[in-house]
Amino acid sequence: MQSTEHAVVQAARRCFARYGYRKTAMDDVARDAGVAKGTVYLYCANKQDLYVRAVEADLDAWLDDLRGALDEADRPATELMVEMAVRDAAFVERHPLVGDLVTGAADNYVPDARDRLHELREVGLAQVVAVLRLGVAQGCFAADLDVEATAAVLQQMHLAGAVLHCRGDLSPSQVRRRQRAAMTLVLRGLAPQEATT
Amino acid sequence: MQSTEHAVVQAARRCFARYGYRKTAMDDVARDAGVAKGTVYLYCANKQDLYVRAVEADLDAWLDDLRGALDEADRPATELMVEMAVRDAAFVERHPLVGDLVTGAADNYVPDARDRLHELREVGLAQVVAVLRLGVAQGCFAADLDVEATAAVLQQMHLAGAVLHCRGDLSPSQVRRRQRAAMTLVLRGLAPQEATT
Amino acid sequence: MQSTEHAVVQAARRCFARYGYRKTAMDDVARDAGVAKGTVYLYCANKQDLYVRAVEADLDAWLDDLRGALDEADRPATELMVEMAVRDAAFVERHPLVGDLVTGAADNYVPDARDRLHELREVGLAQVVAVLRLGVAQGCFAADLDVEATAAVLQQMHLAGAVLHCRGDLSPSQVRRRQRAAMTLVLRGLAPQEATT
Amino acid sequence: MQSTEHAVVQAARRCFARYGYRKTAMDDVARDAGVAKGTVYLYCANKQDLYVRAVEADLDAWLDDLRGALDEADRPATELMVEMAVRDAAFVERHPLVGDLVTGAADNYVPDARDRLHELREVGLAQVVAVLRLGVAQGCFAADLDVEATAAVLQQMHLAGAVLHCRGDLSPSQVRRRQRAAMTLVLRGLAPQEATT
DNA sequence: AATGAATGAGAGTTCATTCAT
DNA sequence: GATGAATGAACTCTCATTCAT
Repeated sequence: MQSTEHAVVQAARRCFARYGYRKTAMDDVARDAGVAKGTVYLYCANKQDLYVRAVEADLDAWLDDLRGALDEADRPATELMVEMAVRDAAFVERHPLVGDLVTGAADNYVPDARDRLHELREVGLAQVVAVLRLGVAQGCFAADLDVEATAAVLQQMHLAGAVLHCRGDLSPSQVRRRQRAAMTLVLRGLAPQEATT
Repeated sequence: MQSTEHAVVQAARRCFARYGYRKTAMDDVARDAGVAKGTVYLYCANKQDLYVRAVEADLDAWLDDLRGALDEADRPATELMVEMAVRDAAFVERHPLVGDLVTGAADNYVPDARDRLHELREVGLAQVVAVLRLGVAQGCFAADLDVEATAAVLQQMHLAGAVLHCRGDLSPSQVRRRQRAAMTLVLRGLAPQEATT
Repeated sequence: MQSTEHAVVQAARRCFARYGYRKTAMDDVARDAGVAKGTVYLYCANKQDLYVRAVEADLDAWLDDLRGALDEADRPATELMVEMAVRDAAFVERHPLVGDLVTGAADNYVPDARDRLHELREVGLAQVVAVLRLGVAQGCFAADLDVEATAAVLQQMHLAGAVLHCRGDLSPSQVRRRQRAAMTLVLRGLAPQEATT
Repeated sequence: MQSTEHAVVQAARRCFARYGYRKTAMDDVARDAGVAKGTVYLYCANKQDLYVRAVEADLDAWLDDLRGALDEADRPATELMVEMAVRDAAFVERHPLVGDLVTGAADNYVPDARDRLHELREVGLAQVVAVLRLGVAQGCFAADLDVEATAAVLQQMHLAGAVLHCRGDLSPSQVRRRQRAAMTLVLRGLAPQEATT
């Protein structure tokens, strides 16, 4: 069955998420997938390759998660923004690989795949850009936004808090409080300015 | 002489900053410090401990860097905010350990020292809290700010861009563009709101 | 069809010749033969066995190559000697397995098949012995030759140069020069001695 | 003590000689040297490097062995030739690495060090060239010898038989018989020719 | 007869840590 | 205090062989 490949990649997603790149041994992945060590190498060229595959799978899942929520284009962008932030945070808590991708940590682990990771980042970013554009069109975001750059900043913010939470450093209530603070800051910051700057 | 200890910690700061935690070998530190490998272990219990020491030293340097700039309390908080952001970014580019501390990457490397790292983060955060409080008192920031939570969010934003820059993924001009976008967002977001939310 | 077996052995000859015993993977043989890995094991017990089969096939081809040239028994043995040397060298350059057999390298790879390899060597040696005997009968080689032992020595010499050439260490012109030196040495050494020694 | 390095190289010589390059595990060398696996790597960069070191040590020992015997320049070159052949054969029986060097097998194991091995071969060859030159000067070898090429051929012959013996294929008496045949062939072949070619 | 996914022992190499000097 | 040789567990990756289909 071709589901062994799926099992290996799933195991890789779990292990890399739990232990991080360096502390994950190929043995761990094999054990988690319920196969022998050699079997893992039937489905990846090496550890770096396996990591990239895991990140890709995580990113796909992330995009699926977002697409469902953002498709209804008639909702106000501010609402979408909030929803996206909440979903991003929730997703990254359970899929830290996406966090590693966005924060750039992944580049450290897999220097050979920088270009591929860069592409993946662009894919993830497109979602945020879309919402920003929508908001500008709807008039609920400032017209003079640098949408690409702002999108990158927002993505960082959405994910950073969740990553910290994963790391076990913050209590859930602190995380929520920060997310609220971030949302307030962002929505006010995005809003059209009446008078000066 | 007790300056050997200083040399070891300085070497650790340099090595961890350049190569990251995992790729830094104790050999590297010893060589950089100009001492034998065994000597390093006279001044630290193990690699994790040495890393924490290096982070502490970096944090001290950071605080020194900030204090000089923020002491003049009569300047408007918005100005201080910008200055702090610029300084933070510049500092982190040359001292990635502070970035690892704030983003939580350090927690991954040194799980046993989580509490100590948490303390250090609090110390770093106090600076931002102070500026926010000042801005609220001056009336140039919104009165209803959750200062602690917002400070944490801002710190993340300041550092994230610089960290990415270090990772080599972004061109300097892209980094600057993002930083501008972030500053615009933040200053607008912090400003007192006239009417709505 | 039984030609699958033939295809496997042919593939083995090519692979072992190109990469050597150790660097040849059973995968390589299977791919070269255009069959699945498991199929290879239908026609050999294991890698060592396959290697012996390949050597046997190479030896057969070698004997065929020689027989055509040496059958005309009325030519002088010195001429046959030269022709044999030239043919041996040319053959081994393209079929290194024969070289491995004669130099004994094969014994290292396949310790379990020593006896079989020894038999194969004897078969190859018979050709040289025949030419030496003919030369003695014709009076163009010394009558006191130890034909068996001398044949072995000559075979080594014929092949050694070619093997080295395959290894890529020597330029073709150097190889030819050595072969000329060897032939001169041998023909003088085989000639009947007029007086002493 | 610096004799650990010596112990490691000695162990490498023994192991590579006994098991060959591929079948020798770094573990074997460590065990034979009575040190831990990691210790071996203090004295060599990797397995290939260790092999070259072992070959160099064997070659040094070989040259020492020869120098003692060949220094007395007033002996006839034919005598020296015989002595050298006997010594070479005896030496290679106990030090197969020299055999691997001369036959070119070593080049296969350590493709990265081809140039170094080529140098080593030249060093070994110089001995034979010297004896041939002496013989030509003394008039007991033919004046028209291509000394360099002939030296290479002779070296091959000296060692080939011994290598085969090591491989366990030949009985000692057969080896001696072949060596006698080779010597006869060589001495007759080297002798000045009265009349024809 | 033929397949090829799966296996798992074993290889080379690294590096944090120790300890006799 | 300072040294650096020695350690050995841990890691990534290979490949001959098997067996259910």
